[in-house]
Amino acid sequence: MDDDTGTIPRQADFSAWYNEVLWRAEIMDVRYPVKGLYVWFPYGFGIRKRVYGILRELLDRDHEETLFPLLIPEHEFMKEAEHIKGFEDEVYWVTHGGLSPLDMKLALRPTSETAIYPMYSLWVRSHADLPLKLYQVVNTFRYETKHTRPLIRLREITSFKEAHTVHETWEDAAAQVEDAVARYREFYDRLGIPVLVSRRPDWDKFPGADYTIAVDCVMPDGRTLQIGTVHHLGDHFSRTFSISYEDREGEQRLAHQTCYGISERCMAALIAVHGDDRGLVLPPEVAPVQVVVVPIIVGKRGDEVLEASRQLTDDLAAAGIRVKLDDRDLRPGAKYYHWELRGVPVRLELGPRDLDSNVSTGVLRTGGVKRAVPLSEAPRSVRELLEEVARDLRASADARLAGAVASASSMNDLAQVLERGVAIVNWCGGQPCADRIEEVTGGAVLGVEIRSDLVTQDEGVCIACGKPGTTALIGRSY
RNA sequence: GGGGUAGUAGGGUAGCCUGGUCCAUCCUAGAGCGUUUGGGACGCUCUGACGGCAGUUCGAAUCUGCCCUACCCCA
Repeated sequence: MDDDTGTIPRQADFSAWYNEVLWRAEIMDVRYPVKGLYVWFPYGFGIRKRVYGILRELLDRDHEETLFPLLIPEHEFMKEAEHIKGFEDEVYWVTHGGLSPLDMKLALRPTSETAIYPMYSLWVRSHADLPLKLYQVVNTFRYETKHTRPLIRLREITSFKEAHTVHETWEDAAAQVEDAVARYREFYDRLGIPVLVSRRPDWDKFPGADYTIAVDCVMPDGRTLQIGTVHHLGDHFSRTFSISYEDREGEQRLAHQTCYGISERCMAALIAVHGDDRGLVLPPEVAPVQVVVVPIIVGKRGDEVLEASRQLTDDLAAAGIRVKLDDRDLRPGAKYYHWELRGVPVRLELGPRDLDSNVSTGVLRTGGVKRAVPLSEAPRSVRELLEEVARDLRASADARLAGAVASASSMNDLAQVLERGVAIVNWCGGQPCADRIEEVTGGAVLGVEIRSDLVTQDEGVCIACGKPGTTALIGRSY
């Protein structure tokens, strides 16, 4: 498991790089003997824990966390026609209890609407109960037949954060959608991951939704990854599940709902967007180890160096910094590669030469010149270095996204742009044109009403049919 | 959905076509001892595998069938 030597594939060979980094940086073990199910290594889980900590923190402002069952009875699951159609091919069913067939089949939730809403029907009685804003972080199951990929296309999504809200009016729900989008932006901002937000075309919206706003990021190979969705459910589900409230006039009214979710794809984005040819690069806020101290033990002064390294480590730990002393019996170079692969933001080297000038040599995972960190005020100095890493990493991610987005005015242009990123085009909004775009260029319409500094919304002729159109985002997606 | 390639120790590979000479081999890892340490150290000793199930055969990593798993290409 601790296979450290040798180089990893260049990030330009994204698929090979991704698989190798997941394994070598101890994010996931993909050897579990069932297709599409993977095991979290403790190190990967430590990152996950902190990433979801941020998400919880953002939602806990005005949501409450809850937990619903994994199993959904068939009759509830089958209530909403559109919803069923969207999921029927990918649901796992529990059909037996021991050897006896069950009278009522139970679905392993592919998502939890039909588990939650029957209870919402009981809980929501009056306008005073609204808005209701709950979320849960659970595992969900989908029988994926296509190519599964760790963190990206799974049969068990182990980390689905889903929120489900109930409101009085359609407009209230629409406002909640905007609020959720803002929250997700904030989340990805904290991770230094620049995103593109857009409204999905109708044929691509959540089954049973009025509309879907999606958050995408761009992977190093130029393909997009959907890393968050927000759905306005209108009254589709409240009608089906009888979620109604008594308004101020004493009338029974159907509630309006939203739901929105982020899965462990956010981890794939984190790894892919910031990673480089040496492996992971982690934002300090989510790095399980923020600083590694590497003693440079030479000759007779070994004990002295080790003692100073321990002191430095203790000082940083006392200041609340997640620090690790690497006193293994290895060459320093081997340790550098080890921790670089794992994305540790700051490395502090401490050898006899440093000791003589009462400093430690600081190296940032994002590059740049080495820094002298005074031992007497190491915590303050290291905090600054950590902030610098966070800034660097965000700036280079922003620059990479900017480089990946370009507009296209002809099908030829479009095909070229799609080879290395995403394209901005004008599109009439018709599905036949979207189909033609996909057929000719391999890119799909991701969405319209794009919210990004990189994109200005305007009018123009549809790239496919020449009729009036508006700005749309085209990409090849995972 | 269609096609292709592959699965051999913790990781990476050779062997397979042409069954026996292979309790296989090398790199790496893990355990132990010693020497080492400013960008992937070295020596010695030890540990450890032929994806699963069935079949063919005196004999299977090797041939046959099914299954599982992984990766790549196309839709």
